[in-house]
Amino acid sequence: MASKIQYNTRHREALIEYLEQIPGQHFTAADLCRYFKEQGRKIGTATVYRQLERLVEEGAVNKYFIDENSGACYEYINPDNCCHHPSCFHCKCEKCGRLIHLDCQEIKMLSRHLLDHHHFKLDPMRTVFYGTCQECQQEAGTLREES
Amino acid sequence: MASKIQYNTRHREALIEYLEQIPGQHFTAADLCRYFKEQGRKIGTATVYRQLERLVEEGAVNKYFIDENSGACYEYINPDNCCHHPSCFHCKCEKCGRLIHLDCQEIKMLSRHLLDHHHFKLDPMRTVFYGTCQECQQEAGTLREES
DNA sequence: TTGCGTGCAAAGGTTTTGCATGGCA
DNA sequence: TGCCATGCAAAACCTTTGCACGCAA
Repeated sequence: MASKIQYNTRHREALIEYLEQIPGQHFTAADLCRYFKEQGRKIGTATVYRQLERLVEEGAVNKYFIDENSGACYEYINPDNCCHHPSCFHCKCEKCGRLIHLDCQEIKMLSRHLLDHHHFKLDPMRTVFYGTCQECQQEAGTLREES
Repeated sequence: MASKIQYNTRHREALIEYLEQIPGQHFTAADLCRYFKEQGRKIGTATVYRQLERLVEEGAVNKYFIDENSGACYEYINPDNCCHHPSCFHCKCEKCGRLIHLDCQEIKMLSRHLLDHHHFKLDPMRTVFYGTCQECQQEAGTLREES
């Protein structure tokens, strides 16, 4: 699989160190660049993308396409907290953009069903359930429109 | 809402006529441009995007973000056949990239569970299930690696 | 005749790539 | 010392926008 030996550079460590502070939060590549620039530690755009790609491959970071106009969205997965077991999955609110973590056996039932009946092996880590969160449902119920 | 009076132009009709031939298939804006160019009927890129946007608003077309590198993915919804009911959803194989349509009641159970227990209103149209398709599972089982 | 639709080109944004240099192991 | 990682800039790509003209109603 991974035949290439990979190094741990300072940038990489700084990146991971920061990501560990914001588990579950979603961010774009541009966000990271901006953050490190503000911290006085400029990391090149290409480097950020390359490290993110690597982290996604390693499974430490998830990659989503949520906001159509602001590119890919990433999220660090806290290994102590979440997402290393198959009953964890993510819901993304289309209205407010909130990312909701759920830990629920129901997903395993769906997973099993997909495998048994449709021969599709679900990857709950990568899958994002889109929909509307509770608060946005309520808002939509009361106020019809905003602007 | 739609205060603007909208016209039915020849391009628009040609577009819809073509889309009606490929219900459930997914395509990109570039695909459409290419198709019409090959047919000797060139439609400008901007026009394709503008019409697609309109069709999405009208609910005749769904818009997805599946392939990270090839932009948004659209799909015409055959009102007689598929995808206007909540038991249709999509699976995307992470290995081969195949997009699989499923029409199955199981998704409704999950949908109901999410709403009842987690107050999250699932949007099956927008949600894409990532995982591994049958063939790619078999390949992974026999040959360990390819390259 | 009115005003939306279109084409073209340019601009906007995100992501990738090439290449010389820097840094890890 | 061998390779991988980085930075920079350029390129590639998708998508949107401005403007003059065409065309539907």
